Amino acid sequence: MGEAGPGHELPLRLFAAFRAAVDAVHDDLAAHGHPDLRPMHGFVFQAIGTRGTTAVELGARLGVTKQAAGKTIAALEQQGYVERAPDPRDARRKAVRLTPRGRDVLDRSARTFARVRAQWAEQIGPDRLDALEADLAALAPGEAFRLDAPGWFGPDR
Amino acid sequence: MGEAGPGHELPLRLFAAFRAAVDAVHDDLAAHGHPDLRPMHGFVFQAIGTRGTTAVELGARLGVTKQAAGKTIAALEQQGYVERAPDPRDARRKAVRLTPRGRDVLDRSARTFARVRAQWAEQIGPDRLDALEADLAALAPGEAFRLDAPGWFGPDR
DNA sequence: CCATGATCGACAACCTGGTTTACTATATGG
DNA sequence: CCATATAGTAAACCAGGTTGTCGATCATGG
Repeated sequence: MGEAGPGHELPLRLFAAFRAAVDAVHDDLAAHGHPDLRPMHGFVFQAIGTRGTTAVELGARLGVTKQAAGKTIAALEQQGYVERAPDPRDARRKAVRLTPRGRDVLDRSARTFARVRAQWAEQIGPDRLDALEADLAALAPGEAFRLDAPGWFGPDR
Repeated sequence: MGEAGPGHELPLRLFAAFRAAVDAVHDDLAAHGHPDLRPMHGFVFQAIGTRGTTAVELGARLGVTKQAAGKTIAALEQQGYVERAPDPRDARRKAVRLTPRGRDVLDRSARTFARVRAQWAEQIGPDRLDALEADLAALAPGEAFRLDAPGWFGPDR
């Protein structure tokens, strides 16, 4: 018990599991018409969501400046994942919404994450998986929907 | 039970816990003479280790090209974290070793990770924490010491 | 009703950490 | 002894961040 081993093993295992799930998603995406998406883009698509957003709001969600968010939006628009339309109620704003192609990414991601979860439940048992999730929630409370990984990683702050 | 919620919640919780541990380490480092280190550098220092390395080997461990590893080494040398010496047995090689300042980063990181682990054990109980670690090892087997996060994140492959 | 200030999106210049391509110097094996 | 492989370096480029600036458009208090 408590065979702690080197202290960094647990964090690395947390990261490895996260990464395994994300890799499963991107393997599926690459095999179905979205070969150029990187792990980082997962956060971006989640942050845009089915309801759409704006550059400022996206920047806040991703933890980056609005300029960086604007560049990301322009790139995704170029690739046909999002479209921009003027906001009729505020001429300064431009609404950013997922195209059908963009929504396909979100749908596929959700399905693959669910598939991974089911597979994990098979491997360690649903009860253990629920316990794992509950314990994680206790250790990093409330932070479930923080999507600001792009700003967290990366050189600047 | 098994209230799965949206499928991406579990991966995000894994990442949030990983991030909480890494943030604790970098808060401590920033407070003790290493304010400019980013989360990414943690992987670099682990990959160099107390035994030293070379540019090619470091690149392999981090999952980047030897050129990128060389740039990273040059930057860390500039900041006094590593030093380079010619390898007497192979004039092509340059041995890269941590300076005392670099070893301080490794030592502090290990201590803080251990402290975080102890705190987590208090919060959910040592038995639950051991179970969590064992389950994670089952879900992402063998991948405990993969340090190639820099290459995994980031634009190119 | 309008002047002032806040907000949204864009542009430019720059930084960091990647990549590819190309090169030199040194080992190594047939 | 030479052909090939390997270690490190360098140049040009790219992606995704940053700051600073700006024009256009709200929103508000006098």
